Amino acid sequence: MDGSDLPRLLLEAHRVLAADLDAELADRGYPDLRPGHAAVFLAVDRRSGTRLTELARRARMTKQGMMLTVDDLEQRGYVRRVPDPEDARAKLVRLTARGRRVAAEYRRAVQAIEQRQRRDLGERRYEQLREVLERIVAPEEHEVA
Amino acid sequence: MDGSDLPRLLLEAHRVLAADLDAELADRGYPDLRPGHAAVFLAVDRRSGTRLTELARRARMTKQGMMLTVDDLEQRGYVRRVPDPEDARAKLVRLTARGRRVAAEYRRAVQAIEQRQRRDLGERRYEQLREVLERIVAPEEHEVA
DNA sequence: CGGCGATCGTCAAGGTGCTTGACCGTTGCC
DNA sequence: GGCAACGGTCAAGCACCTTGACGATCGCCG
Repeated sequence: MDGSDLPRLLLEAHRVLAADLDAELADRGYPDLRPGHAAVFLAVDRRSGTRLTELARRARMTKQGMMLTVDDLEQRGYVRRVPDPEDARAKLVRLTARGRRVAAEYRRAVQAIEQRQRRDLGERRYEQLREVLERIVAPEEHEVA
Repeated sequence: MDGSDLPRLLLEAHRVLAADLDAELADRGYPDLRPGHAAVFLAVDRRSGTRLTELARRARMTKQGMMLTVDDLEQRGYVRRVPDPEDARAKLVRLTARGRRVAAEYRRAVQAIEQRQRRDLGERRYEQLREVLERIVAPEEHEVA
């Protein structure tokens, strides 16, 4: 009745939940945050900060792509770049005080989304969904256990 | 270890499979086709053709968005627009002969992707994945059966 | 210690796959 | 026959990346 192929279905599902996440954050008073920012807020080490390249690796994207996101967050005052004392090439992306507050909201917003899905899908199906997606995204980490 | 939230995970999974689909089509001799085109090739009625608005509805996107895709396919000679005899406002998007050949390749390419996933995930998990995704995308069609 | 390939961050450009907004012509119902 | 609703279109813009190229620094090998 709809005929969507699997790749497209994944994209559509992403959009639905990304819109939900956006709405959650707007409700919590941060209308300028977008779903893509989650990749940083949820991946950055809260105390020490994290290198750009490492953030990119965690989000499975290029460092150039991650830079655009970090640039955006820096401009909005949520993170700042500080030199990495251990390597003069590197910088650490670190949350500002404001950024830490937002990171907390982010985690709550994501939890709200995921809990809604748990409720709608049931615990077992939810867990399987996550497992299956991670398997598609990073097959080598799910070798014949 | 990766920290991706569910919306992001869906996006990442989409990208993996969309890249696979792209590769499948390139292998089959159509390097100019992109995953997004599937929304048309798999949704258009093979004989009669289908209205733009209806295609958009099936793909769960705006008619303007669908127009861009159809424009692209028309320029490449895969579809053409013909007036709808039943409504002077409307046009039918119809496959050309070339378009029909490609639609067949598309279905095969999508099948190849989906069969690989069936193999990697197992039949049961694959079916559940589809069901769950459709549920997220179109909740009203999955009301308390 | 000197050279050199690898790594970190950055700049620039491009691309996919949409969106919102505005509009015109046609339809069809009161 | 008047008018809201619908079908298609033009225009602009946005989210979220990509590939390519490059300078600075690192660290290993000889």
